[in-house]
Amino acid sequence: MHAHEDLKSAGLKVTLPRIKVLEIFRTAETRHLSAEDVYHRLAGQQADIGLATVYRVLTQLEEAGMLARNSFNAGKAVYELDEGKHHDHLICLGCGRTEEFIDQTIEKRQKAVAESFGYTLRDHQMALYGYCPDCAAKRAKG
Amino acid sequence: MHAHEDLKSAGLKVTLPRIKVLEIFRTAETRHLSAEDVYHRLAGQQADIGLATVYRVLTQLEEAGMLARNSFNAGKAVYELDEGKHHDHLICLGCGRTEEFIDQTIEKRQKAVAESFGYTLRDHQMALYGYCPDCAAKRAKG
DNA sequence: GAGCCGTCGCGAATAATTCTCAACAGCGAT
DNA sequence: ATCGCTGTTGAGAATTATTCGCGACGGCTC
Repeated sequence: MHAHEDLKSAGLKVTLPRIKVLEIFRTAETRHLSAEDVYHRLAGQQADIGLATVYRVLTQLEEAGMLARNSFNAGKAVYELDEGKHHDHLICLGCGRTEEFIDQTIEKRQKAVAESFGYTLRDHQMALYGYCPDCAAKRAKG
Repeated sequence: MHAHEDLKSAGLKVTLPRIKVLEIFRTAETRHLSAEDVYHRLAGQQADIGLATVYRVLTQLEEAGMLARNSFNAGKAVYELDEGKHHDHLICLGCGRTEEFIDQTIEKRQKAVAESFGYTLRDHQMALYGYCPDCAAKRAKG
């Protein structure tokens, strides 16, 4: 629960930047944050942490399995808390809203497809793009 | 068949860079090429075409539906000829080899998932990562 | 409490891609 | 074939996202 212990049990030194970054993710109203997002939130709370450090911390927390990285929009990575349960994303092309889901049928088929090529599946990334109800309505009238 | 006509029917001016880039894709031994890849191949055949132009042409050919863009490795986009038949990719983490496939079960489920959230699915991207038979064997003894 | 080593902040360095702008080249009308 | 309008090109500067290098600093073990 406390960032302090989580860091320690991950074998990472307990430092201010790491604690702060974790807290940001745990209290943010949005689930997905980019390095820049995190950096600005830190700046907005007197914490004087460099952008390079934010990048470093994000990478470390990802390696420690506490955060998961995603590259949706191509050209900018976002992170989210990794609660252990894998999921995929459905992103609105209009407003950027994202939904998370997991579909066992798809998961099973992915593994089957990989095996049919003789591959050992290790990971995958999938993102669906479309318009959410609101944006679809807006586009309908224009 | 000829780049010339294809460009014309796409409503694009027939220019040397566009013809050359299309030819590169049609004769390349690899299906996926990055902007840099295309640029080097052009340089290797006396064609003196700038990198900025390569980027512009790739974007235009994509908009014209002649090429499809993919961003696998996060941080570098690759293009491939768009023959109209959508497909997904299975990429080897060891050697980078890629296989193409399409699985109707997955396609159907994706649409169903989007609809269950009230979304109108417009597009999606999916890439599976694993080890091909060769690389899996190498890793086994390593 | 001292010191070792990992960590930090900062600015410079990369990498991929886009923009700016003047020179130029298709293409339709002449 | 020629002319000119407009879209296109090349070169380099500019942007964006991210990483490096380095001297200063701060956890943590003893």
